[in-house]
Amino acid sequence: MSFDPPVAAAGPETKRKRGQGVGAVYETLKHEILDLTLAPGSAVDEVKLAERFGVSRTPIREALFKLAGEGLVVTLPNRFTIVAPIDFPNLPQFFDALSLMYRVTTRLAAANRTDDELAAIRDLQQAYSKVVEARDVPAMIEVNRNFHVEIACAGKNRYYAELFTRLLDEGRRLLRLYYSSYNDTLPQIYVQEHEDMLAAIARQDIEAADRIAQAHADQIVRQIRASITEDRRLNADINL
Amino acid sequence: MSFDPPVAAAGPETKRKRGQGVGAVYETLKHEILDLTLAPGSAVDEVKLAERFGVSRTPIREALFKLAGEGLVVTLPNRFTIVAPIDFPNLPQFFDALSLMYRVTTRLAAANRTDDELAAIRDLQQAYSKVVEARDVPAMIEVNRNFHVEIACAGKNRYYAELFTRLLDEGRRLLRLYYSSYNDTLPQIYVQEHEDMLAAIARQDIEAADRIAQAHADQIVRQIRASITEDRRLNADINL
DNA sequence: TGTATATTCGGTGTCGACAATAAATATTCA
DNA sequence: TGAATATTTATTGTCGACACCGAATATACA
Repeated sequence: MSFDPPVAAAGPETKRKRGQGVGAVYETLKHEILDLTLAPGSAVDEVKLAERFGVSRTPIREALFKLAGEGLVVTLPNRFTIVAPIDFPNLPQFFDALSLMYRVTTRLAAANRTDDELAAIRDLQQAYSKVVEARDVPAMIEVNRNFHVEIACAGKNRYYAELFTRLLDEGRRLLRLYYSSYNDTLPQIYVQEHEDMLAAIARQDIEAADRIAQAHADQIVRQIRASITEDRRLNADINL
Repeated sequence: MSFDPPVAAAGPETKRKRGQGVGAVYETLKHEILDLTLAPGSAVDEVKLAERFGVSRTPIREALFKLAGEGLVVTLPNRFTIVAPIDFPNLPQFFDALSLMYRVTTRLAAANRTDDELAAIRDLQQAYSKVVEARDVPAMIEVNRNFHVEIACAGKNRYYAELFTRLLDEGRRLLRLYYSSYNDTLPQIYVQEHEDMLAAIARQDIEAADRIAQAHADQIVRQIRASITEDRRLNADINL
């Protein structure tokens, strides 16, 4: 899988080649949206973005069109473009689709992986284990996502891989929102589940891969659910 | 579901309101691509389209961006935009995803449909049965697609509905390509399968809906496969 | 003072023009 | 004549300007 291109953070002073404009704007905005650097629901001003990136409005618009196609921004005709709000009423559907894609992609990876792909997945699993040790929450969220995207790619079905990537990215925003404080036990469970998943893919055990993926999905859905509904009345008391 | 807007065929002479430009271009091009009016792989010239629609290149480009996001056109940077070719090597993956989406959306429809949605599905089924009687192949392909999209909408999961719609549209191109001559038995089978599907959704029988959807998917995959690999050596003889 | 209408204003949608790019073609030189 | 290089050509990527839209504000009227 392709990681974040270094060109992404190019400022207005940097000269860009033809055709790099849209790409850079697109990548940068995408990251900032998934990072929550750009708050869900916040307005996106074409003119300001144009100034910021040192380009005219045309490439900005095209980048926004692309983002709109992926559902990362929403365009209100003749009015605004806003960062896609997090759609809480749709969360059950989101969880349903996410779980199914976990299962299908992991199954297919077990069936179709090459040795090279297996190695790439293993590398990401090791990276994940490292950032868990380092208690680096943002990195955990990102590497976890990349781990599963890599598995989806090894499954070699681009329809599933695309949908799954979209869902994982949306999940990234949810986790960022709610999983800001480190929790001791959960990441360890994930590391173990990833190990099991990797092992099942390695020995091409499709049914085991399916079971583990299902369990992993359940675990993650439980986490997001718990995070969202977490009791935070301690803070409310202080503010009274 | 929204059907084709009548604005789609607006020519250069028609005055369009602000904001209608991109929409009209997008819809028209989308239909022509799925119709095979625009051949897969054929080049798309921004200037010619601009002249044809009586707008400047800007709205054309934005429509093309949107189409590219859906995979209906492919942009070669600095060079061409072409109508997305039909990806034959990916056909097995396509069939796999299509079958899964048939099952999932039909299951969900059985679980979540309202009475209004059921009525809408029934209407489309009747329409399908009519065009089968009339032996109108293009209409069959289109109404069939709308029937399943309606079911997907009744399932109320936009992730599945979106992917399924994309897959059905891609399937529409395949069927157009290969199913030009009317076959007597196949459409009758589909009508029956649709009836069964409708009945299962009506009585909210999830497992039956799943079974029927799976069988229906298998039937369609068989048809496309057979159409593609059909023996046409009769023509080859004549041309020798 | 409260409601209906006019005006301003921030921001988008579209346009025509120009610059950059890569393929196609012409030119040079052995 | 043939390969390497320069030139042309067709088409895209980007720009700055202007018209248009809808909300917010100001104004008029009862």
